[in-house]
Amino acid sequence: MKTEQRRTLSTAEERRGTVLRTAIGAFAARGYFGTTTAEVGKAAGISQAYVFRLFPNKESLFAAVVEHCFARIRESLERGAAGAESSSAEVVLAAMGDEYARLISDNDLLMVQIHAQAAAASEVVIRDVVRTGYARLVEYVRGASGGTDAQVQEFFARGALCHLVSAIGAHEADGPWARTLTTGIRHH
Amino acid sequence: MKTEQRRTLSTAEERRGTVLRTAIGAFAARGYFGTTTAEVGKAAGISQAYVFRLFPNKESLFAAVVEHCFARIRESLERGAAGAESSSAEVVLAAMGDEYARLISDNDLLMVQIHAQAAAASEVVIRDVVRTGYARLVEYVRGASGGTDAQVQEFFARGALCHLVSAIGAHEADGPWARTLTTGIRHH
DNA sequence: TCGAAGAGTGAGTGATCAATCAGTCATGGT
DNA sequence: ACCATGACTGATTGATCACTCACTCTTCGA
Repeated sequence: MKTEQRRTLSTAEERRGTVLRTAIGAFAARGYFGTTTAEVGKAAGISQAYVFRLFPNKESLFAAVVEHCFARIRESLERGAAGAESSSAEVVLAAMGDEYARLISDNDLLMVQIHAQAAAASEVVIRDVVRTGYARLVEYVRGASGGTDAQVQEFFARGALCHLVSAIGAHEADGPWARTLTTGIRHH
Repeated sequence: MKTEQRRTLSTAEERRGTVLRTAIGAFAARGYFGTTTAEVGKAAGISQAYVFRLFPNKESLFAAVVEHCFARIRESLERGAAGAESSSAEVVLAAMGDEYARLISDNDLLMVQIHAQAAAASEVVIRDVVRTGYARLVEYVRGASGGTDAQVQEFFARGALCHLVSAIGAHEADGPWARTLTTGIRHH
């Protein structure tokens, strides 16, 4: 008569994957310093204590989450490049940008990106992750699009502007300033 | 024989100004959540307790600091516009960008900007400050330069890229990716 | 069937933080 | 000379946080 709770255990590796995925939502709101490990545990459906069995400390956890985000961005750019209807740099870059816009219509991913950028200033481990993350992204975009330095730079500049626009919610504000910043940015 | 400490009192208004100026350095490192009010007090040369006489709470304090940063950015853009050698949009925008680059060679100001952007996601008060800060900036740049929407947008996109570059220290990294991102950005 | 290895947790611990408060001392007007 | 106002601080508080530990329950190979 007891409420028989099917409690299937996962392997530690599976759990780590779950945490990586769900922690994006947790860190998105308040970033590295503002998010508690209890919130991360809750989001993953495990106890706060077990978070520390899966990751040695909060910093490593956040670093892993950021790395996971970069991997997803990379995948999204690959999808974009694969779906491009021509191999000219302009077309490939546009296709990548479009696919990236689709990815971050999620917003959590984008916010983690912003918080990672902020935390990179003081936390060396995070800075390394973000730095090599962007390094790989830049090289991939250059290689896959065949664009010039200026074109690739412009691609990332528009991405950075997209982050700004989302962070301050400019796309849901009105006034000419908001339209100036958002025109042609973040369609989805 | 006692160590006679020249303790000259300031007015509360003066102290508030000091805190506003010095807190930039404090918040630059770890942002809103990561910086303690004790650090802010220490940077201003006052006790942690007195920080709360000058500002009602940590959020208002940070909001005021961010507002102060926006004011300094605005001034810098005005200096740039005033020093432009022609009134064509391109020249004025370039002069503004140059003066802005000079301003944020300081780095603390730039970091506060990044942290403000991050904190804007969860703290409503901060979001309002950042939003109206950018609103005013965009309108000013448009008015002073007479540039088109696209030109003004590009101006802010390059600014955002500049923030990214500085946050991850790309300008002191090497490798082609770093050069791609930093070329033509942040001269001083 | 048993036992070792691994998944998972409740209950802490010491440290730290924002905010409060009661009080000291300086300053300037009278 | 006095005192009211305002500048400023030390000590404290209750909450919260990262991290630990002792422990239980599952799973699975031999």
